Parts: sequence; C-alpha cells; structure tokens
Amino acid sequence: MPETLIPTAASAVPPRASSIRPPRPTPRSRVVGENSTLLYEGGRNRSLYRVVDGCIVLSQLLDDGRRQITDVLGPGRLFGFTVDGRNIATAETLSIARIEPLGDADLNATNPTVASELKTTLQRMQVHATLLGRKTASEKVASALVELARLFNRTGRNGAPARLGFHLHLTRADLADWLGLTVETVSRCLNRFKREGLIDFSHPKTMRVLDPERLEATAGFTRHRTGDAARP
Amino acid sequence: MPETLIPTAASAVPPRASSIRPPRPTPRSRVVGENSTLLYEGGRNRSLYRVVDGCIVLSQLLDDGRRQITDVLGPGRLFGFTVDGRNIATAETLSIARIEPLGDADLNATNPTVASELKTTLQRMQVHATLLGRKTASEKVASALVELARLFNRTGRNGAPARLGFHLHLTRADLADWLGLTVETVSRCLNRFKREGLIDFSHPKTMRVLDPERLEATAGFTRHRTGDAARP
DNA sequence: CGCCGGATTGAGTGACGTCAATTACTGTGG
DNA sequence: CCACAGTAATTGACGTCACTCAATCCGGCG
Repeated sequence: MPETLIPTAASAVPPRASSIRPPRPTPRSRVVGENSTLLYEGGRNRSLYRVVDGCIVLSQLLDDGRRQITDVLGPGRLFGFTVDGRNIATAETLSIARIEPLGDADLNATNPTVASELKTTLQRMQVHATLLGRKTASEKVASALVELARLFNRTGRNGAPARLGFHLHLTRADLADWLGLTVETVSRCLNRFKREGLIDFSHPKTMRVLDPERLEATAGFTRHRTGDAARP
Repeated sequence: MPETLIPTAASAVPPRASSIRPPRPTPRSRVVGENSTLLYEGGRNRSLYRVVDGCIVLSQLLDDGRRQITDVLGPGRLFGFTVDGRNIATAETLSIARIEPLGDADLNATNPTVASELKTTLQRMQVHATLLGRKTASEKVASALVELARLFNRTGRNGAPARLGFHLHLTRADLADWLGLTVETVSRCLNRFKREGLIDFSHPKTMRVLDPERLEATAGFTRHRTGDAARP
C-alpha cells in the first residue's frame, strides 16, 4: 500500500461522529487511533507529517526493552524525519490524532518551514538533554508539567485559555520514559506537588496548575552562556 | 569587530609553528586556542561554522551551575545554529581547533548540506537522550568511549587507523557533564574497564581500546521499532 | 460484579553522589 | 634541572535519592 501511513495496532478508529469535528478538513489529513505505532513510510519520499491535533511521541528502545521517549509532539509539530531513507525514531499516538502529510512541495528538508522546525526541534532536544542529565526527579516532573501545560493548554469555549487546566495525554509510564525515571517516582512527585498545592488532579489525566510561579521555580531554569548571533 | 568569531578566554593561541600544519589552508579558516568559549556572532547571518580539526563541545547550564554537554563535535561537524537569531547552545573548544565559516551561499538552513547535518545531529541527540535517560553509568561510559574512538580515531602515518588508540579530548569532568554523571563515577568506570582489560591508558587522555567487542557489548544497543521510510 | 491495567503507597536496597584525602600531571620560576 | 603551585585524577568511606519489590487502590468495561 504505497503512500499510506500504516498504524500497527487497533488503529484507524472511526471517530464517533461528535467527538471530532474536522477543523476545516485539510487535504488528505487522517485520523489515527489511540496507541498506534506509526510505521509511516511512503514510496518516494512521503515521510513527513504534521500533527494537526492530538499527541504523538517519538521513542527509542534499548534491546532489553528500556524505553526512552525522545520528544512529545502536539499540534503543529512535524515528524517523520529520515536519514538515509531511514526514520530517525518510532512515532506512537497517545490520543486519537489527526495528522496531515506534507505536500510534495514541502517534503524536502531544504524547505524553510521544515528547516526551521528542525532547528527548534534541535533546541528542544538540547534543553531536554539537560533535564535528563542534570535535573533531579522533582525538577524533571515539574518541567514536564510546565511544558505539557503550554503544549496542551485547554482553550475554553471563548477561545481564551482556561485557567491552566490541561489534558495530560501521557500515562505515568510515558512520563517516566520521557523523563528518565520510574513510574513510582513520577507518581510520588505528582502527588507531592498535589499535597503542596502546586497542582491538582482528580482524574490522573486531568491536570490543573494551581501555582504556576512556584511550579516553574521547582522546574529550574536553563540558560547558556550568552550568544546573540545576529545583532548589536 | 563585525563578522569575527570572538573567543572569551586566553584564546587565539599563536600555534607553535610546528604543532599545526595547515592542511591546505582553507579560505578564511581560523585557529582557536584550547578552552575558549566561542561567542560566534556575525552581523547579518554569519553564524555557521564547520569544524575542520580539533574538538568542540556544545553545552547548556542550569542557573546553579550544573552543566550539560549536549554534543561533542569533531572534524566535519557544523555548529552555530540559531533560532530567531539566537544561538541554540554555547560552544567551547577542548583542543586547539581549526574552524571555517560557511560561505554566504551556505549560511541558510535550507542549504542541503546544512539540512542534512541538522537531521543527523537530531538523530545523534536522540540516541544520546536514550543514553542519558535509560543507561547505567557503565553503559554510558562505554558508549562514550565507543563514540569518541570513532570520532577521534588516530590515523597512523600510513593513513590507516592505528590500532584503536585515540586522544580523549574531554577531561573526566567533561565526560561527566556529557554523560550526566560525576567525575568520580566516570573515573571509577574507566579504571574498572582498565582492570578488566577492555581499555588501557597510561596518560589519562591517551586511550586505547583493547577489546572492542566487549566494550560495545557493555555499551548496550539502541534500536527503534523498524520503519524504513523509503523502501524496498 | 469481577476483571484488568493504571496509579498509588510503603518498605527496603543499591547505584551513584558527596565528601575528603591522596596521588599524578602541567606549567612556571628559580 | 629541580622546587613549587595549581589543577586533574584517583581512591576510599559514607550517605541518599531514586529504584525495586510488593501490596493495595481505583476506574473503566464487559
């Protein structure tokens, strides 16, 4: 099946008509079910996709099964980069996701949009490396919450962001694999933050940030020695 | 001083005439001294450089001084990527280094060479994220040795690679900051490997791999679920 | 209601970090 | 060439943060 995106699992969920309303149907955009591994391929070069809606993570495995989630993608992000025709990472959907293949004109990494996405991705990866290598468990979990809140900020019906509530698409295990921790440690941190009034959640996936300042302080701050590239 | 590369430290070492013989002087290539922080900038867009020779690392800091080395660059690699005109990371030389600014035609990220470099860098970052998040201290140190051996493989006078000897440009502290460990742990691992006959070193920076197979086995193996993009 | 996967919680342990003392290098000045 | 100072590396003793193991709880679903 050339040119198609091939989910391995249950996949291709026919969305209950109400739950997803196509936000102005994009040419050839597709809906993929939760928990599918995306073996995106595509004859010639058709490997780049844009996340329109939902949450997709990129991951790698060690041969004994240890998993590292290397990036968490939300609306707008691209995935499917290749080196020598091989995908760089495995992509999995953590929610029903809508994705859209990039048009032929955009497939090339020399496309400005793609090039720019590559650079910001690189930057995110570097910040995450610092988190993985140098932050404590609490700092890691706090950082994750800050980032996910930004990424999946629930917009109220008026279009304005609701008061810092967001849907956590990741399970505790996913968070652990993203942050280089164990499920138990993630759980303990989250519940400590809850006791301390930084966040709140009744359902494990429905997060609300109560004290953004203190949460961000707990997350720590990344900098690097100066270096404006263009200018004064 | 527009358009120049500005080292902060002692810098601009006038190389003792013998120690560096320009390998056919590249247009506008420069020699930078050891242990300089490179505040590369450059009026318009002049921010991309290629490492011709030597070792340069990219790093980030947390506000309390914890450091993470996000990438180690050897001959051929590019550095100086920017997002919104800001450098993504700080670059420091770990040896006397020869670098070469990319020509005007190449400055843009849409240049195929640059785009391709961005992708392989992204891939390296992902593999390193897995190392940081999921590998043990021993696996980390072994992985580092394997990678650095490849990167700085000392070529014998006949041009063929000498028997797995290489110069370790990083100090124990640099290794620690790259691998997310402490100096002491790095040192213990290295000396254990030495006792076990995997490697040897008399001088702390002069490494030799004695048993490549066992070293690579100790390093562990990264994979990710399949996914040829362009395909049979 | 009973099952099952995810999440929480507690108790105990171990890998790696911290602290401190010693040794090995490197460079400088006499 | 040697003395000395300063930094890097090693090594040991000890402490702790996060992992492991295990029990329990909770929520969604047949």
